[in-house]
Amino acid sequence: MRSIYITTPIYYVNAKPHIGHAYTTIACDVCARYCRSQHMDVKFTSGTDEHGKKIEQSAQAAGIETQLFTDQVSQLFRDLLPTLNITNDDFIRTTEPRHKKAVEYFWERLKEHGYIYLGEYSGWYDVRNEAYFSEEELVDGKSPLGGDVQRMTEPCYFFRLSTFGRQLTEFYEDHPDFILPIQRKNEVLSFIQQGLKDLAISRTTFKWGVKVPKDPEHVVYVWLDALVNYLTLNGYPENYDQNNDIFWQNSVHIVGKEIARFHAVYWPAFLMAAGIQPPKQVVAHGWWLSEGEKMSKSVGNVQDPVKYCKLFGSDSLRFYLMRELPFGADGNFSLEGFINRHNAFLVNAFGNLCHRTLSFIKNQADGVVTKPLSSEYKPDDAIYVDTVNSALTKAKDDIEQYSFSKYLEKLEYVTSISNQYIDRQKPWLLLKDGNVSRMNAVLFTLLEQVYKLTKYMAPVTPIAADKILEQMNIPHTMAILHRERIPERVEIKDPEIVFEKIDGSDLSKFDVYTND
RNA sequence: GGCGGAGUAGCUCAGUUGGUUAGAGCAGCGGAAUCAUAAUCCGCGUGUCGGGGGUUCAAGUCCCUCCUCCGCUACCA
Repeated sequence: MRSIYITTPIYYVNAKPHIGHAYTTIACDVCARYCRSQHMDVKFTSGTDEHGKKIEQSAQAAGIETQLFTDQVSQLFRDLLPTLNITNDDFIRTTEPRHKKAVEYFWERLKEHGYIYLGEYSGWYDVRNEAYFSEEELVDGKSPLGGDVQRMTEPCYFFRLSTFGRQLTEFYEDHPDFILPIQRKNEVLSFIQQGLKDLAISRTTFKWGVKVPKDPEHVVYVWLDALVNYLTLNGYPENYDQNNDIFWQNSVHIVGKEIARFHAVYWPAFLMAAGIQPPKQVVAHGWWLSEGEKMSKSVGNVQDPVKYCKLFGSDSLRFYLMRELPFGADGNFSLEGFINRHNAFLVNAFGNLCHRTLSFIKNQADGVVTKPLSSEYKPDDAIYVDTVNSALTKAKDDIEQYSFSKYLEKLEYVTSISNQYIDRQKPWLLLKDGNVSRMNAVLFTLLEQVYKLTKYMAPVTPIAADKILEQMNIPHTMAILHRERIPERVEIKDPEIVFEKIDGSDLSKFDVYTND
């Protein structure tokens, strides 16, 4: 059995979840559900990243104890998962003991292998804003934030990243699909070609983090801390043997493009230093704009995924996010576009196709279709079936390359040609002419294609797909993608509408923005 | 500044190694049909393919140049 380990990034708890978080998480869930339907052994995880100076400051600003602050925000991310109908197997917080232990152990392996040394970090320190800046960032001798700066030097542990340029470059050559899409790979390669410098991996200017083993004045750099979560989730370090970790050998990190570098450069280097193989793949997606502009709290255009789920259902949000964003590129999230896609495809095309098919069988064929004799088939049936199969095969290629939008385009095409098939065959005329056996052949052919289509929709719109498969009354054990035939006799249940039309004539009546 | 990506119908985008009248979806207009959530099906696009120049029998597709937008260019994540 093939295995796969799918991870969301662990989300930083200094702000509420927004559409971007929902997108990444849903993309992972769609992959997980698809892989399970392919009979793969899937491990799928998410979590929160809770250390660092920003969190310490945010907690102070909120006037509460840091741990309590992270508890509260982490819970928001945890609560988002059932709202989005996410099927993760585990949820990790970097403040958990199991994780701290993993980070400490990981650190000691890097040290033991000679990749950590104590040095000095020096830079221009803006005292008022408590931040370091490089020479190039200074503006007229002051920090970009306007504060006076002074030269400061502090002790700091470094990771010998500079020694990994060649290894990393070779790794990318040997694993051409390590980072997707290709444009991110180019960025990563050019980053390395500029020459890698050693990386400061400890801090002494704040306390909220994992303490460096044997030197508690230092806390571990948050990225080193955070990235190790992917190992913690697999039981690292106790009795850990990567050769027996089938999930790690097939690990896929799905991340936003802004953190591609951490996952594609630092993380493989850390792992190589620790004697562990890099993950199998890093998939970096683009960003969402909100109504054409960058999402920003101050602009007040941050859209709330929870509100979308409550108003329109998680299936619709999942569909819109997966369909609208071209793989790797940025996309625009708009309420109007959301309603358009919902109505045009989920209601009018797909929902109606399912409903008209089932209703016809229920009302005009006593709710039963049976496998027809081969003499009842006509050439048009085979053309239709072949076209469906060909499109679905292409769709599989798309989703296996994480091109969710193209995947759904193929399913939209299958929906369209199914509606066309009905209109060509006109089963209502066959009934009128008393040609019941030919009508049964048409309905059987149609039902089988709609059944397949619904199963392919299931990773994206699981609630609706379950309802439709239930209405088809086809045993659930057959609801897997590789089984593409329906039983020889199907007696359907009462059809019900699964997607309701949204009245988009007055957008102002929908409250979809984050309030605070 | 350096490296990379993008600029094609109202909107979102496809357009392989240059080759017939530049395509799809959505929106819009007209018609048909009536099994279905007035859903569906059919028909309808005179687009300076960012500007200019060049190579070629032939360029959205190659070369040069210019314009615009975006990403990356390490110690906030």
